[in-house]
Amino acid sequence: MAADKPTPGCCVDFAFQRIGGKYKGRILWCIHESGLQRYGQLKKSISGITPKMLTQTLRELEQDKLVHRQVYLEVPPRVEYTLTDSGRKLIPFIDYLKQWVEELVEQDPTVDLHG
Amino acid sequence: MAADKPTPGCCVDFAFQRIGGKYKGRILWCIHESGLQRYGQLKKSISGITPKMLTQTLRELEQDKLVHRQVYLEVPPRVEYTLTDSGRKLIPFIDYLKQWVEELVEQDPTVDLHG
DNA sequence: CGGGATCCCAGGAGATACTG
DNA sequence: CAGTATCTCCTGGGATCCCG
Repeated sequence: MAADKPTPGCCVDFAFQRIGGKYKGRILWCIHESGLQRYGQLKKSISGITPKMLTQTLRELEQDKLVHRQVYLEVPPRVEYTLTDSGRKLIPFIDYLKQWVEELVEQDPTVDLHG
Repeated sequence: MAADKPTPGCCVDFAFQRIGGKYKGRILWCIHESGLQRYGQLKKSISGITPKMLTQTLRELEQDKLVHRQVYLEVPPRVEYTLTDSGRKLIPFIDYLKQWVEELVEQDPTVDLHG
């Protein structure tokens, strides 16, 4: 038990660096929930995302070991993205966030989700 | 029962807009956990934040009704920030995130929290 | 199909100085 | 003590075109 515990603020900061990007939450959620795991499907279901951003964000998620990238050597090429164990552990928390927003909307239907 | 349910992706996106800022998580956590509610105390305990960013972020949190700002008309001036009900509901989730990072560090002590 | 390369810009964030 | 006001810089992210 060598390691001294990191400070809470530090952890919160770190967590947001990992999942705070513009699309990271949505991508993780999308891979998990809809079972859409292929690049093209993700692109279609995440409205507004450009191929560059999708690729770039997936690469970051892969480096951070939240997402696993499986390439199948076929023609036409096929690539599938799945959550790692670590990534899967984030799902309950994204789910919590989602419920939080749904509550907000119920209590005040005037909130603009796209503002 | 008029409102149709917003899409999940939409909610996740919205949630991250509200809490995804560079310091929002840390500020919420700090107000909650350490009981540090005054501007100067927050500034001291959130390392690296500038007065501009602290003020600006607190204002956004106030507008989004996650934080309540109480001004006391005294000399010297005193202002206290507290979590609203809505803001308080985010604490479990930030806590969850914090634990997620602590687990990461335990499993791989080489991760650089400040990278 | 699943990307990569390049160019470009708004606005997020820092540094510094000042104020009621 | 609790902020404001500028000024500036950097980079996250968009648009567009191209590739194996």
